[in-house]
Amino acid sequence: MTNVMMKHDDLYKIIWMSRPLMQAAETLVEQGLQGTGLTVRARAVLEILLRHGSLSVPDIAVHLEIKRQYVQVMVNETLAEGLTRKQDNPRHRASPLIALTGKGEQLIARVTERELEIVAALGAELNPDEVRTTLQVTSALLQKMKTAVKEERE
Amino acid sequence: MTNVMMKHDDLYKIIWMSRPLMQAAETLVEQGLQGTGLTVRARAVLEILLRHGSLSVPDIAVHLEIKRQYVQVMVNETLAEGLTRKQDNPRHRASPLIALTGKGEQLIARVTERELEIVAALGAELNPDEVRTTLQVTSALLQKMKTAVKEERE
DNA sequence: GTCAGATTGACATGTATGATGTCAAAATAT
DNA sequence: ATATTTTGACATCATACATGTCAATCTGAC
Repeated sequence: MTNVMMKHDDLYKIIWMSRPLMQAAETLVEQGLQGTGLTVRARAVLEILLRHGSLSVPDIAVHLEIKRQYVQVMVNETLAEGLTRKQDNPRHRASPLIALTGKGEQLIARVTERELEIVAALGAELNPDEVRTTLQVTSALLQKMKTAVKEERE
Repeated sequence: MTNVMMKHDDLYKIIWMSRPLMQAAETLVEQGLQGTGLTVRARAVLEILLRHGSLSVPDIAVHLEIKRQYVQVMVNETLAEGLTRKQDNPRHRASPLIALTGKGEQLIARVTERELEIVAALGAELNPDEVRTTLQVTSALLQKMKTAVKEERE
């Protein structure tokens, strides 16, 4: 078998591994959320706000790549629990910025810290250079797949 | 920043990339299925049968890691369309083996061949050694995550 | 400034992919 | 032989979104 054929086979396996990988990851996240009262979707909102600062609902939807209508539901949950609050939006008076409250910020900071610890444990035996290579390859692959999807749609 | 911290950060990114990766992959698969009349779930059943030969419904469920009740629905679809047929199961008379028909085998062979072509195009610029490394790292990561999930449950 | 078109929150409804529960028939284990 | 398990079949539920619509508000071109 040629090297090139093996590469395609490897790529095929990598692609089909993305689903079990994601499922395992999300199950781990769920377990990490036990006791925090957070849902996975609330966690997603808080993390975006932690990383990017205050954003409007449509902005969050762009980051999460899901529809604003669904983000609205998620955000309303976090507002109800006092994890976020509305701020005036200078760019659009009817669309407030959603900001983390102190409570929300502490919570999401604790959660992501804990997740990083778990990741550290998972990666204990992995070679840093190989991990770096993996990140580069999967990033490139994702880019190419997104482009391919767009092209087919035209 | 130390090498080790960078590794954890890379790993974290890889893990969170699994969802967009999977979504892009599944969108591509859907596009490849256009015109075949196949649904994504019917395709999954046919592919398992192509790779592992005739299997009972519960066997397929083990491979797909979903509940047998749902697999039953998927299999019934493929039976109705003449893509699979029931065979006597020597190990369990009430649970027939599901086998590909000629029609089903041709169809799934064509579909997977086409998918491999798309993968080949995607991977054109990727280094085979790096792809190999990526497969090894993601496989190891998946293993570790599954183990971690099990351990937390105990 | 005004008016057409876009953006937004809110709400209702639809859909895909499963999980879960239950039952009766059949098979298997003891 | 009988207790236990497996299986197909069917019904119900849950989650994670997408889609459609409306009224309010905003923006941009004139």
